[in-house]
Amino acid sequence: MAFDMLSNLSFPALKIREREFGKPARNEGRAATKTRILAATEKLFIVHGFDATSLRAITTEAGVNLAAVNYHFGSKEELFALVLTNRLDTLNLERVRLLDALEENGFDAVNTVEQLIATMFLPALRLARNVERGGDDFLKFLGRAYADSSPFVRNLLAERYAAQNARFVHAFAKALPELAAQDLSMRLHFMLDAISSTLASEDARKLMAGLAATATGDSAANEDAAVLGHLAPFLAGSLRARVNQTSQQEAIRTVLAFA
Amino acid sequence: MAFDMLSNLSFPALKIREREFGKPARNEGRAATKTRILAATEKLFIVHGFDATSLRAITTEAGVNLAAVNYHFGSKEELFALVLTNRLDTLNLERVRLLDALEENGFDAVNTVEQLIATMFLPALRLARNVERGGDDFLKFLGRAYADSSPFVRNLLAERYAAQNARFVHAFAKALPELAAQDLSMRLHFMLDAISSTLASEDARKLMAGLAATATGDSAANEDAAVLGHLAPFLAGSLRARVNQTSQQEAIRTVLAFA
DNA sequence: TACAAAATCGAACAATTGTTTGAATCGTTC
DNA sequence: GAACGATTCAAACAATTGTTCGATTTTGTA
Repeated sequence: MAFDMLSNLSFPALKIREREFGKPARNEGRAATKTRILAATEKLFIVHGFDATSLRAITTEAGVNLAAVNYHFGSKEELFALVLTNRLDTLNLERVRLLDALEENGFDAVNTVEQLIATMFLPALRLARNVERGGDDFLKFLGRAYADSSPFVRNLLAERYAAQNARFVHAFAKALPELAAQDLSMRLHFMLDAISSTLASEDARKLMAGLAATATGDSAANEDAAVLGHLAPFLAGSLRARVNQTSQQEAIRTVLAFA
Repeated sequence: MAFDMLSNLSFPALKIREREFGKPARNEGRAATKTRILAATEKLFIVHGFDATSLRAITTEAGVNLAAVNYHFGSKEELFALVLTNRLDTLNLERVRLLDALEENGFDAVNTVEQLIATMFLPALRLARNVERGGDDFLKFLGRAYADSSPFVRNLLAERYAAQNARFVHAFAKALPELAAQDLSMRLHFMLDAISSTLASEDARKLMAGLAATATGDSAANEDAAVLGHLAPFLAGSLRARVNQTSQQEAIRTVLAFA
């Protein structure tokens, strides 16, 4: 299966890891073939997704022979599984860690939803600031991964992170007891789809950079607070909106009358 | 270009059109090859999208020779352009027509946003009820089209419907003057991405059917009102949410403290 | 330095893609 | 019924895909 080699590599710190574990560590000259393939794969995946990224494009970008991919990683799917999980495992781990911490210390009574949203997105913002982990590209990568249409990527994410996702769904349900399960499911669905496709698009990320620039003072924490200050109320507003208010119903019926 | 033959066909009423215009009208026996190809294309596009739908899959589904596509439509792209625009032209026309009617008669003062949202989605709901136009499949089709990742589809939609989209952006901006252009752009972006990918997914549409079932009385108009009664307040809530409330900011900073 | 394992390389593989070709068939018109 | 254009068909085309093979080179170790 594709998961056989998932645990023995950490990218992009691959070369260091090999040295740590006293692995063969041959081929120390310049960047090792494996590392360069992984970097090229990530770069091209961000732009084109899984299906549209060919092994020839990857090996050309990496300056490496075509056969190297199958030699080092077994198959295209195993290569991409490695690239995806190395990014997303750390992200989801950090998310759940934050959720644990907040559940232990108790949520803010009136702003639980905002806090849950912050919990989901803060880890991504922080990783996006870590240059070693790809900097800005991390958000693009995240968007691509969750928006990718290939069955392989969708199944990988759904199966591997099902437990973590369920934790958050459960937490939101507890924070919004007045919302029918039906409506909550729809709204969370909306919210996550929106985030993914937005992160993947270029202009939306520039917009987020603009939000970060409105921070008072320019510490990293202030920037995160600024972005979440725009994002969380917006999303929380959608989750909390009341359904079927009579004045709204009347307004909608006016539109129906014209159609 | 792909648009050469866009104007001379109307699907699915193709056979009738040919007769109307006194076209050759040969090959009247059974369903004409063209019509069957168009139907098969639409069916497979809904499930697999543009890239993953091969001409061989289409011609097999249609029970037609492989070469028929290039003979009747010129190329794969021209075929899909025809399928896409025949659906979306009518939709966008109806949307703008509704918008015109409401702008002329004046919006509800306090619920303009809800009305604008209803204006955007009501035409889709109505077309989805028209069995001749594909019934339920129309919503799947719509979701696929706007979520498709292929450059061809994205460019087609962006270029062809740029003017209509701008009309709605402008209307929302007028209805939400207190919202910075930056925030409005982000929120509309979110909203539309969310709608598309939600329509494309199977479970979300079952959910909408569930909402429709909550209607009092079961006329078509009541069902539309029920769906919009859940959808519009939810989306309006997200568009209207206030940014940077101090209590929310405090709650978010609590989360930052744990990270 | 010599040996063996690891890694790289060019080349070819089989499968799939959209498209084109030229002959065979069908339907209409004279 | 002959002739002509429109349509259908099987077959092949060229390009691209992921993968595999065998020979060659590189590398660490004895």
